[in-house]
Amino acid sequence: MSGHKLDEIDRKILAELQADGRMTNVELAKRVGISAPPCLRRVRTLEEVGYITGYHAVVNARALHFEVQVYAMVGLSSQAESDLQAFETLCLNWPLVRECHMLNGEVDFILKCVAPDLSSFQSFLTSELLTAANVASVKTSLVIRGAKDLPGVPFDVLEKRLAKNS
Amino acid sequence: MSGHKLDEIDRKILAELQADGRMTNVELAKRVGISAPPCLRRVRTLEEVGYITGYHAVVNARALHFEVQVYAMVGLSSQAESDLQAFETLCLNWPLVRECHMLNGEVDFILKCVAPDLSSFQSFLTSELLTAANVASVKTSLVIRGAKDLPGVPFDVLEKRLAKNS
DNA sequence: AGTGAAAGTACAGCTGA
DNA sequence: TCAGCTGTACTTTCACT
Repeated sequence: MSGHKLDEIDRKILAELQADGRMTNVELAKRVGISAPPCLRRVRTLEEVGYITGYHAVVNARALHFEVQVYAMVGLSSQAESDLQAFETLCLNWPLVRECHMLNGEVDFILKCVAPDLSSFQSFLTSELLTAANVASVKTSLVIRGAKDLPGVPFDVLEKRLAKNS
Repeated sequence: MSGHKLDEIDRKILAELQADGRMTNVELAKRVGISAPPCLRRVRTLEEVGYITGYHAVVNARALHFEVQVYAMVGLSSQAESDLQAFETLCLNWPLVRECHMLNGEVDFILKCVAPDLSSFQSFLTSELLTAANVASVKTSLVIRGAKDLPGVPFDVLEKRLAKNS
């Protein structure tokens, strides 16, 4: 993957599939300006080499009665590597935790959680997260509303940078 | 959408497409145990009615030289609704800001940002975010590493709840 | 079930080191 | 000349009625 160089068409493919991951290959080929077979080969290569790591439908959490989204800031007692990994493993096994990122600064981890309602989140918080080994502090913030939620990277920024450096 | 009831097959479809959004319709139909034509009708309906709001390829940000991920906690001076909306509009126009959620508690917004490197994030921070109208405080945390990053909702939790309530 | 379109394959031609 | 990519032609599979 490190040895693989992207050209402008590859970047267009990535941008298009990031915007619409279920686009047909012929539509994609038309948009990026090549014919379908080479376009499909490029997509396969981008997948194999790791530029594309998956495709997901975005499902409406509210409609499925997951009404609550919470960010949890977690501080640990020990920041030894083995203890960090132990906490990450816990997170992987908690289905309500959708994202877990290790941070610098005062807080060690930020978790993005979903739950059907406040009470089921509270029971997760008190009986799972707060009682987990090595957890020193948890600060939670409810999401009131979402204003923006885009996946991945801004390709317009990428293209501008490439234009400058050429 | 409120009037639409999901059955078990619909939920399976959502779970499968959340896991692999580029699956062909025949593969999807096989997995959920029905034939292809009704499966496709169900998918179209789920899209139209708003259970599925989009499909995205997951692109590898690191490989595209977006090396830096940052969470920014933003406090505003005024929480009047018009001022909240003004800030949300700003966020929509900042390409480096990928997510913007309004929170309860001491902090007003959490932003998830990406950038090619630390210096370009710093220049965004100092010349855009910190100087924006109504912004009172910004606390940033660099993502050291990601441990978990799943989209959407945990369907196993959903199914367990439905089993209980029946 | 059946039609029309898309995915995927094989092969030959073009282009640049 | 050779590697790599492209497009045309063709078969198989899928989408859609």
